[in-house]
Amino acid sequence: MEESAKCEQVSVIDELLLGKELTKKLCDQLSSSSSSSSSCDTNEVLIEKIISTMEKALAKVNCMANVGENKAMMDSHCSFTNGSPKSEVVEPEVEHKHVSKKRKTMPRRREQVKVCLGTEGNKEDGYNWRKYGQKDILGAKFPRGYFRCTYRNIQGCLATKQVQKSDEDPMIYEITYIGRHTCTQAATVVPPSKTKVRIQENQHQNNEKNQPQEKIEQPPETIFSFGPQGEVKVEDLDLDLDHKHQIFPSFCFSSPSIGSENEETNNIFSYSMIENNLVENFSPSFMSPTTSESDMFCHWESTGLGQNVHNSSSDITDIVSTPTSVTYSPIMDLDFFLDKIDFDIDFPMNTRELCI
DNA sequence: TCGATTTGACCGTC
DNA sequence: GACGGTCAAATCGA
Repeated sequence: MEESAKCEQVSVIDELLLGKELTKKLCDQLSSSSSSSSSCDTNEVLIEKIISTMEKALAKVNCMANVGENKAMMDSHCSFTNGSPKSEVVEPEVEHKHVSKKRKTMPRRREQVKVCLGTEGNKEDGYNWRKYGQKDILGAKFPRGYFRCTYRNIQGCLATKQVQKSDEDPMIYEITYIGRHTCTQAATVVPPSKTKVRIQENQHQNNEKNQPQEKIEQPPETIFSFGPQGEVKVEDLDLDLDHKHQIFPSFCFSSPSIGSENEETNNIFSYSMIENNLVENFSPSFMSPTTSESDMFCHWESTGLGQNVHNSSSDITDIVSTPTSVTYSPIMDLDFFLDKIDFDIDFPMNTRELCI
């Protein structure tokens, strides 16, 4: 078991190193022939390869995460009967003697992101969500929708999210994720690898009452519009220390060179990629808590093809300067991971509008 | 008929 | 007591 995990770990690193090589290659190509139209196809191919490589690596991490997570779940107080989880996954410190309407005081982690997307959200991030409530919030123009994982009852997945239309820009939804997916979706959801397309207003309205049963062959391409500086705001709003910074513990990308004058087009992100891979995989519950209280952002400007991945080693250093003391993880030793991979890649040109 | 959504009520936290 | 999160009965739609 440990041996295979090690093997997987090396495999993931190989994939990422390949990605790095390809990115460098692309980098060289861009700087040498930025105006050449013939190189555009090659660039796209390279980008596709890079994305593919990253996805493979992430998929492997995902797989390993699930193995680890399942183990963690088995080790914890979550009990199963006849192969299916109890309808209520009991937190170690919280005993539910009976089903109560009371708000659960489970430790929760929140990822608050601003998402410019076309739906309020049932499947736009690749997961199946079921709306279970809506509430008018004081001071907010629009009501907040409450969603939970469709597989909550079946698989005991406690992931929930809150979706609220932004007061400033009704096109923007502020989505707060609470908890992680423990259902099979977490393993099967594959981030889209194609170009992200900005969802327009009419589409938005069409999807306003997006039904979960709606058939979507591929998760709709969605776009992140991050915070004011383009950051994915990872906020531990009421998270206890044990769960702080389990989100993006050390896998951060930065794009400080990008201005924010055009936030909606600049700060876009492969939503599914974060949600399904980075967030899900790099925030395992069994990871030991980090010691840092400082903010950690994941800056990754992308149009979905991973363009504009501007990551200098100094950026990484700046962001990951706080100890990311992942002491042990069944997934991988992230310190080791970062030792092997140095993202000293500088794109010579702004490619953020590529292929939109 | 079944599953998803709506909505009023309940309850914990501040 | 106000507010926010959740529950569950009622309702809706396929």
